[in-house]
Amino acid sequence: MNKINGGADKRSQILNAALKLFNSQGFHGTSTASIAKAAGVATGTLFHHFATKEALLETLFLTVKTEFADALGALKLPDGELQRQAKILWFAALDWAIANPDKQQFFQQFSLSVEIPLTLREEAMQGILGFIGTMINQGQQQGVIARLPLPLMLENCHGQYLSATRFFLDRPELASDSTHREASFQLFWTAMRP
Amino acid sequence: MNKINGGADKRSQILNAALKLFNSQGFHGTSTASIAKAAGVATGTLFHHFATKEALLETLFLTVKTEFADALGALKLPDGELQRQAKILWFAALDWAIANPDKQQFFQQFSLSVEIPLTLREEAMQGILGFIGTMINQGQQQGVIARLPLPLMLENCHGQYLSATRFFLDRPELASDSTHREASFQLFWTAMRP
Amino acid sequence: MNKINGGADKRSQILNAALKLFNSQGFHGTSTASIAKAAGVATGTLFHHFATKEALLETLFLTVKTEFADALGALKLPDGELQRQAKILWFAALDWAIANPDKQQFFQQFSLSVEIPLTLREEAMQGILGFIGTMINQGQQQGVIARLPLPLMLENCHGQYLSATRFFLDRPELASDSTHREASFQLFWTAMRP
Amino acid sequence: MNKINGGADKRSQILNAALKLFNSQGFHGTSTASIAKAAGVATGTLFHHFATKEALLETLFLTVKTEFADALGALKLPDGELQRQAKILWFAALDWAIANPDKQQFFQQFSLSVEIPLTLREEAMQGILGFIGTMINQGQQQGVIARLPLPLMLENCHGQYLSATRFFLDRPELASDSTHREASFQLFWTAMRP
DNA sequence: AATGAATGAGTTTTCATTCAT
DNA sequence: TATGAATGAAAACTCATTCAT
Repeated sequence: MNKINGGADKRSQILNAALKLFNSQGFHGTSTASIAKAAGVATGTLFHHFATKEALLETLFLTVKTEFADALGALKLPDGELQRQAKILWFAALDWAIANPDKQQFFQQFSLSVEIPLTLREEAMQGILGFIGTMINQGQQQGVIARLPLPLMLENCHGQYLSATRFFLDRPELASDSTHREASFQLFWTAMRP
Repeated sequence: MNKINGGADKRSQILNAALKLFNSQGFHGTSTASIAKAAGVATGTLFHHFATKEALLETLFLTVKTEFADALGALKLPDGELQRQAKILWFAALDWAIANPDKQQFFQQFSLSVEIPLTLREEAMQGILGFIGTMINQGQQQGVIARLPLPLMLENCHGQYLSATRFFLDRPELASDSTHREASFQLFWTAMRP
Repeated sequence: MNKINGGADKRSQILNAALKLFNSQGFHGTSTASIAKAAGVATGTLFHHFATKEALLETLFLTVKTEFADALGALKLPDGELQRQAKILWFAALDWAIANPDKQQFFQQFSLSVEIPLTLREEAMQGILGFIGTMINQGQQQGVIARLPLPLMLENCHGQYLSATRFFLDRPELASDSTHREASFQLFWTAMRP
Repeated sequence: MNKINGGADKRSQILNAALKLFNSQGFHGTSTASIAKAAGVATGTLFHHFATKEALLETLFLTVKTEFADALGALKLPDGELQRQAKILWFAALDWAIANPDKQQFFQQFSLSVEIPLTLREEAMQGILGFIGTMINQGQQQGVIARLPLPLMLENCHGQYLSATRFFLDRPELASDSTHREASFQLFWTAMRP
């Protein structure tokens, strides 16, 4: 029966409501009652699906992370020049963020926050940055990327991505402006030049 | 009486305790009672010095911001090459972060957080990044910095600084390793190259 | 189908699970959900068989009481000396308690508890102690039992039984030690001596 | 200021209210809100004085136990016949129960209940029955008490006391009837006769 | 200025019970 | 008969804030 209403079952209604409220009011600033209300379910229903408020947050984090990873994982990167591959990746990540502003904002808030257990955060970083690490290594062997300490470069990539998406999230009207888009990639890529 | 003991009066004891607790448990995760306890004062005392918990947070934010700005403002930048000036500035900022890990972590958590009223955050950004803006302008006229949109570059500078300090805060043993220090500046500076 | 498997139908599975959980966690401390889980049925099933949680408790109480009464009622008491009859009865009651520790513990907890409606409790006492009352009367006429107020003696018998079973339930290894068994009867019987 | 109103400070008002409500509705059946209301304080006040509802129960238990022990401990037992000493003790205990029906009923409910941690219960038993143990030992050496296993006798004494007080609590009009009072002691003492 | 007992609205969570399947 | 997702009232407990001392 529920299948009729587009898959928006109570569980995902709760996740959606939580995503928006956590973004606008923070984790502790959002009451479970308000999440349930926004999701259009009873308070008990929330706890039927998620053992605790923390568990809800973690599920949300994992869901968003997985969606993002899947979006990038589905990409077909052409053989050839590393810079072209990196550009495709960068724009794909940027476009995902622009297309999913709520999820991106959630990431901005929680990917570095104390609210998420350290292990979860590190796992997420690993999953996403692991791939970047391989690219950097290749680039260094090809001589197109500076030979700087890898962990520092990874943290830098993460920071660049966060600041670029922050920029576009705050100015949605520039999201499709090619000057700014190109500039964001240039900053990212040039930083690693030898 | 208290004035004798080097300024460790109850007010600053409260600020110090709040700094550490907000860092480790977040704003909402920290109760005023626990701050008072950690500060070694009665709960009522906290409210003698700060009208509300929010006011305490804002005072803390402004205090930390001012300290940081003062540290950089006191710097004597030599005439000459812009890159040299930028490097001095970068290392000064890095060293302040390393010397004040609690304050820097506080900044990491709250400079982008919903907990701090937007106006306060923007004001802080202005104060710190305004100066950088002038430097970038100069660099562009001299042809040593790429002519990319300024707001994007500022956001990028902020992001670079946050990721660099995050890196060194997580690895205090590298704080005085010159390879890593130089590398962090290289990433920052190279990004803006034409 | 289930009728084949020796009466272990869902209804009695629920009663069995409730017995153990009420014993270990008390009535209010045990949730209907946990009873259903322990019984291996769905939460809804519990309410098919028992209108409310209270009704389940009362059914359990009556079931246990009936089993106990039946066990003693089936006894064939020999004619002759009252003390011999009393001893047979005492040991039978003791043995029932030892053979059914869960049910006995349930009795310990609920035969005096507020959770069970007063009328039910009194009814149960009546059923069990009524018989004892007759014996005491006989004994008094024969001059082998002291002529003390009957209600006090009945309460005393009940108390003696409870403390004796408590003793053996806490020390199962003594359940078949004849010294202790005899001693328990001696305390019980001697108390009523003229 | 509070000293004026007879020492009924908020903390003891809460203890008094809890005593009555736990008696009539059981531990789990009594909400902390109702205790606070009955005590005439705010809900927060209850938790200011007692960390948890369990802690309140334990404090109450210890308080009542201590009062009882003090009442008996203050007794001056005359030298001489053991039975006379026992009688004085028995009546003192009985009178305390009659004079403090709420506290005694509380004891009836909780001295054997799962709600009170085992260690606390055992400690309480030790404190009260330890003294009885010594008396029984003496009596056995003098040949006036049967040589039955001590633990069984102690459990029996406890049971006798509980049933006697239950009897008088249910029938306050008999509390000063000397026939019943004497009978209760006779049952208690005779039980242990050789 | 400093204290800490007191407050009560608000929080997370539990749970007996219902009902569509 | 059996299921288990859904409910919402009620529970224990927290906490920013006040105020008499």
